[in-house]
Amino acid sequence: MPDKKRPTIKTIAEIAGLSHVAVSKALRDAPDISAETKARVRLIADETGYIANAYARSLSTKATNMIGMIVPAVGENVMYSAVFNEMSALAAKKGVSLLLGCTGRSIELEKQYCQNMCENRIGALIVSPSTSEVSHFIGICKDTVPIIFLGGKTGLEQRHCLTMDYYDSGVTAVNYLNRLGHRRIALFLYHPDNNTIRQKLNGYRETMEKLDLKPEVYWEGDSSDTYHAGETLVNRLIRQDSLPSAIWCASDLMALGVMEALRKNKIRVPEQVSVLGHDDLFISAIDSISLSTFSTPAGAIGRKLLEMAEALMKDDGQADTGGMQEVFRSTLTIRQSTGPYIAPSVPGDRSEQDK
Amino acid sequence: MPDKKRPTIKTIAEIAGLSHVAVSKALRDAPDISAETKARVRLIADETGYIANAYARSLSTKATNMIGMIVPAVGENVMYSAVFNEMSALAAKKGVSLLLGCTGRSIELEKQYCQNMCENRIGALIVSPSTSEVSHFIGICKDTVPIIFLGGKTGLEQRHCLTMDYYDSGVTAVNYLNRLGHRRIALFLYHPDNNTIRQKLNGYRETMEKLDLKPEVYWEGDSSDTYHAGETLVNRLIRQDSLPSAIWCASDLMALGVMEALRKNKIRVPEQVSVLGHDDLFISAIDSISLSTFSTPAGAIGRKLLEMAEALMKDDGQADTGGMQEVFRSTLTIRQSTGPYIAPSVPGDRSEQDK
DNA sequence: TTGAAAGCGCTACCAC
DNA sequence: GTGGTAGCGCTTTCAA
Repeated sequence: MPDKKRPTIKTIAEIAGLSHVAVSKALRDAPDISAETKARVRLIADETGYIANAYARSLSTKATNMIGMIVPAVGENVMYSAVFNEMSALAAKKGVSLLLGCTGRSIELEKQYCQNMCENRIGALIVSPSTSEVSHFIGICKDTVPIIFLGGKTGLEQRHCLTMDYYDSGVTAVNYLNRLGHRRIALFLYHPDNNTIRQKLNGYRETMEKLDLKPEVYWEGDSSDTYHAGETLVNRLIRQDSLPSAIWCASDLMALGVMEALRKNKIRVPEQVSVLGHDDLFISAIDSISLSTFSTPAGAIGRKLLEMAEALMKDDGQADTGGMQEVFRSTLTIRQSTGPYIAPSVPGDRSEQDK
Repeated sequence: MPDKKRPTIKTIAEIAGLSHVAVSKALRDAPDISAETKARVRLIADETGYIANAYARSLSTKATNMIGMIVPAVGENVMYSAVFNEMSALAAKKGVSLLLGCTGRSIELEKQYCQNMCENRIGALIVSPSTSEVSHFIGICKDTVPIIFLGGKTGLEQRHCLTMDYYDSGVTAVNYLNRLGHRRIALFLYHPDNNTIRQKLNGYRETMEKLDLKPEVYWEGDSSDTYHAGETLVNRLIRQDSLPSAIWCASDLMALGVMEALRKNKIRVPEQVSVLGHDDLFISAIDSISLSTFSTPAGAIGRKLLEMAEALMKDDGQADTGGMQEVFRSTLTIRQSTGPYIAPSVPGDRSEQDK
């Protein structure tokens, strides 16, 4: 209980010889208070170290300036960090505070956070659920706290949501590699076979077929160790002497495994095999790796999320015209791991135009 | 304003035919309410979707269940994420909510967050300041909100703090490498020459001297691109034909640059040169990198921070016996990039005991 | 231009 | 066991 000796508007009122109401008005710059009174009040407020009590204010106005966010985790290899960084700064400037909770994919914690945040009267909740089962969130928030669902576990069936279009990544990946002259373009995937993976697969497959190319899809390992999965697949294909000229990996980590396996086998990237990733880990940008990949527009997502949350907070759930749904696409980031197709055993063709 | 139609204790009281006071007590499991009344009240609360209003409660009790945390950023390559993940889950279970703010090292934002959080009556503030200038935090929090300073910008001059002992890292690094038989152990540093770097340097230098070894310290580049700094230093030392047998780098990224440069020069790690890092990036654990390094005990730090914050919240700033100060050490994580010293040009000595 | 009264949802205190 | 009263710090409404 640190609220030990904070001055209140009454403290200020007493010093200024005014009523607490006048002080309240003065501090909020109400039009019906004289300039000099305002100045005097503000001076005293500064001197006494007055800080408004948001609880009392919210109780009275029924407004809130808090937004909750629940995600599996922030940290390495997870895009929520970048999204949060962006939201945080923007929100602060508007006087909005962000409550953040990391669940580690525990449903129990999801409930707990949701409950705690609702008790703190958040104006909106942004949640990236662990599973597609989200009834506990809805049950707690009822129709008093609007929820924005984030990420691939849920889709457009949720009233307010922001999702990624990985189908588009598939289309873009194939078209890009094909434009470089590649015809054997493989797709490396890992389990589990979820929404996200499925979208990439569909985008890839349909585009390959549209281009009259034969899809080559390889599954290996699971999400806990995609690096090894990538290595394993490359080694297997080398043994079978059927290495494609381009490989698109569902994750950067998998692509790193692929590049490492190729390197160990003295196969040059991108001259002999082009490698394309997905996620844009910070390590991927390092010179000696320089992995072409798909980047998530985290900044834009953060800005949009905040915008949606603010709209819903103000909206009172009334004027709300049928839900807010946003779909973002990853953008292709071209580095040194992809290059034009160079037919094998055609010596002299060393035009290394890594366009 | 989403607080549209939340039931309050009065709503429940009306339905139950009780006073709102009785309901309040029943929900808090007060001893002077009959079991059946409690059951009935709780049932109605569930049915109506009652959720307590933390604002009203705090206003009345003057207690708070919110902790604020201000850090430069969460995300890849930053330890705050792991610390926050840990704190978040623990706090949730105790009904404590965490406000998080990322400053991007902007002083303006630091002030803004601090102000917003104090308005929200946090019980304690944990802050990792951008610079050693922290008077704005103290000015806003006064002596009503206890502050725990985190990280290397501030030291034990702050009443409550949690810092890292990088001097110890230096001692451990040198002793470890020396025990492997290395005598030429170099230290690679980058600018700026701050607290953190200085601690590593001192620990390194003093231990080297204690062992009668000659310190070899190389500075290069700055914190924005330590990877290249590492590459540059290796290439320079190779040109000068004075590569040491062991290199300790102030960051993992720098060590990755070192390893890459060594690889390009066909110098084997760890047989010819042992490389030791600092930070334990997630990429460092990958098989093909397998960098020996120092890991930050993020989980333990998170737990301790929460414990400190809770103690300070309850403490009312009274019983407070002279500040809480904690110092953590990084732990040595041994992987494949370090090995016993092998004297050069002694053929046949291929005993690759990567102990 | 200023202020008195009422109330936001909850809890503490004391009387019944 | 139960409930009335008062008050937390602030805003809103309306009267002065």
